[in-house]
Amino acid sequence: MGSSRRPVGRPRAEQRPDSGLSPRDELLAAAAELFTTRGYAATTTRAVAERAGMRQASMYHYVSGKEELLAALLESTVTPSLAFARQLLAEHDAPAADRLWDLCRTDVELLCGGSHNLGGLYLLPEVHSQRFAGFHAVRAELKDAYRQLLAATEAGGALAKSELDLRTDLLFGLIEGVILVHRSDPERPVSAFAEATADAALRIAGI
Amino acid sequence: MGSSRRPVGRPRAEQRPDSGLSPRDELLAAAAELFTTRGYAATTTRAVAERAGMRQASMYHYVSGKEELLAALLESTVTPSLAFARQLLAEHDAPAADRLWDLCRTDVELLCGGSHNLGGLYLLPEVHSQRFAGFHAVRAELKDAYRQLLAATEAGGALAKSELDLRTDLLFGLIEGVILVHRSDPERPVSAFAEATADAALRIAGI
DNA sequence: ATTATCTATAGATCTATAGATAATGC
DNA sequence: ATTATCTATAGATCTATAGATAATGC
Repeated sequence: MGSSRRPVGRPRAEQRPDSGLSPRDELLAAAAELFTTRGYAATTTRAVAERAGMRQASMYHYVSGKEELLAALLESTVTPSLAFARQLLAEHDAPAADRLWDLCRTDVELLCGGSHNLGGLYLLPEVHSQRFAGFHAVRAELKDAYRQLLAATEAGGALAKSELDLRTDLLFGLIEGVILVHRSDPERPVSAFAEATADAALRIAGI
Repeated sequence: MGSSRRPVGRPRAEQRPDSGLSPRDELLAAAAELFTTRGYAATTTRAVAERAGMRQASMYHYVSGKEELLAALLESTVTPSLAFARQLLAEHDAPAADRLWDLCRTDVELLCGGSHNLGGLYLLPEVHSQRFAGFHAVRAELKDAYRQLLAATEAGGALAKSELDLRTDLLFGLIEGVILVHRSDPERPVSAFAEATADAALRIAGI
């Protein structure tokens, strides 16, 4: 035992060492890299498939097309943040400012942390399209968690609605914009950077 | 006099009221809007030409292709900032922190001010390509002006080189990232927003 | 029999050129 | 004659499907 059997199905045209990922995950990883570096529209299905080690047509065995890949990647960037945000919202005893700081720090780590610059996907213009409504929904929920935590702080409680909206936009924009800074020097250690950004974010939000 | 003669050359297939812009500028304006909203690769030469009021092939009378349009637009976003930065660098008498604040504010106004969201071009992945070396050169010069002004401040003068680089990245990243905030609410009055961002930028840079 | 892949390709683009055309200028 | 535009299209893609093929499973 231990000797891995050859898998079912016709062998691939070009064999490669086993990455450990499922074919679908290999496609997602390939798409993540190509979409963020070259852009979504500029990336062909052939480029994605070939980088994942299969021929262009074989991709359609796993996904319906490029669009499904982008949709899946986008949601995968928000889902962990959102889970953490929900958890923080429920911790009524802890000071809101501390929880907001924690959310900022964690978000920066998640956005800048992954092996590929997944956060960079947010910058693609195509993402605004209505076709990614699922992503927009979870992202809106995350932004609302920022708003709620901000409103629960001492400084935030005193704000009028329009003022609270502006602060939320600034805060959320700074966190998402951090990708640009990360991009300019991807070697920088993420964890200290995330804490510094969380500090800055709270200062910008007036806390 | 006063009655405008018909222009030389075959008339356009679809006539439109005179915009006052030259055909090349109409192409640039059309490209600016389409590139920022749909992305560069997703925008076809037909879409640009048609929006500028001419047929696809006629575009080639004015530009060599899409690439020239993006290159021209990119440089046009940095050139005014750079001119202002050079001027500030020469004003040795004014405090460096004040000059840096001024540069930040002006940059935000320029990035968010124009009729189309030209600053959004920075976010396109294609822009990283070496083909836009001209843009990268002027952008690097602008970033260096930020670095010089930062180093000339009281707080900045004490920094080690690596620390100065980090602060410069943060500062410059925040300014460019402001486009994301602007995008989330384009109706917000730019001038107060620019001042608030300049305040925040200097705080982030540790001044 | 089932599965994962392959090769081949139809149909739909999109770019950039060739060559025609409809104006003014002289 | 010069100019700005047009129409038409060759050549180069790119996507998504059809159908063949080479494995394992039973």
